[in-house]
Amino acid sequence: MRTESEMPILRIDLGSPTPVYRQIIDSLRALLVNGAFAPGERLPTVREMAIDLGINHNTVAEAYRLLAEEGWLDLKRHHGATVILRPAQRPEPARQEDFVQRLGELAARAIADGVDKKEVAKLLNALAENLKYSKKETL
Amino acid sequence: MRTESEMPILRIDLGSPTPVYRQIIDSLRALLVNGAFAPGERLPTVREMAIDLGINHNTVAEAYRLLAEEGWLDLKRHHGATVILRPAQRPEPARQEDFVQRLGELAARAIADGVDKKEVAKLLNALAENLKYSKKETL
DNA sequence: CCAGTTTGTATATTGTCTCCATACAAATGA
DNA sequence: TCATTTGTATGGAGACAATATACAAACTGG
Repeated sequence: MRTESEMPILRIDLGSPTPVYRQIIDSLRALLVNGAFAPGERLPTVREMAIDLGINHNTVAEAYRLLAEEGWLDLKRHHGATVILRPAQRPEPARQEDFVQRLGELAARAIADGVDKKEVAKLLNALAENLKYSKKETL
Repeated sequence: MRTESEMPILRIDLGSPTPVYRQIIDSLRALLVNGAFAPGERLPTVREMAIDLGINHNTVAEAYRLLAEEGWLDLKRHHGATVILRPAQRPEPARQEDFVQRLGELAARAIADGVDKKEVAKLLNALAENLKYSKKETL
């Protein structure tokens, strides 16, 4: 198949307080965790992605570099960014506490912005359900 | 009662990429949404809070100012920051989409950091449960 | 009523960060 | 071979975060 890219893989928001290269990292990491890319598959080149997003290619390169540091990508010159099988991380309890904290803050902001509490609860449950039925290892 | 502050109300992480004043906003907003403060109650002064956190008082002031803009606080000089009853916001659909996006990214990062998917799901459900049984209006 | 203290605010400065333009180096492939 | 395609390195402009310092106004104890 492959209807070859009409739409950018991800969307970024210039004018957000969170820097663009971090938005790219966060979006791509989510896709990677969800197994949107098979190991061995290649991401768009830094320049392709940059043009898609309307930004400088160095910004994309920075994102790829950090994702490579996290163990998601293999970056060899002229071979693009190749998705690799990532070894499971050793669970640190601090990470979990951090998640709980940020999760609370995120939900609070949604509620503060007018999203109904029940709606937020529903969305949380929906994601939880997705996780339960996802493959054991998409890392 | 009032065992008058042995511990800061909130904890911040210098060295985090997210700026301190934003950490303060996020933490306080979460507390406010959860009804940790009654309307009319006063937050610590900017200087008290600043000393607690080991930062400059202007940084705290900036956080209070933005929270006041969001409608959480009434800032009159020499009266401290008074928590006020905040009118419910008109729900914008964009806010909800944004929440879903960020929620997915947050969960992905936790999983990437080694937190078990089932554990993440459990934490999501736990928060959802809390929301269901919380007061209809803590805003 | 007064003087000192306590409060939030305003201003200027310093250092860091983000993003970019530009140039570079190395592998590809026609 | 040699032009193109790749990721990388470097330097700089502008924005941003956090601070030090000074200010203005209301409270407080006498």
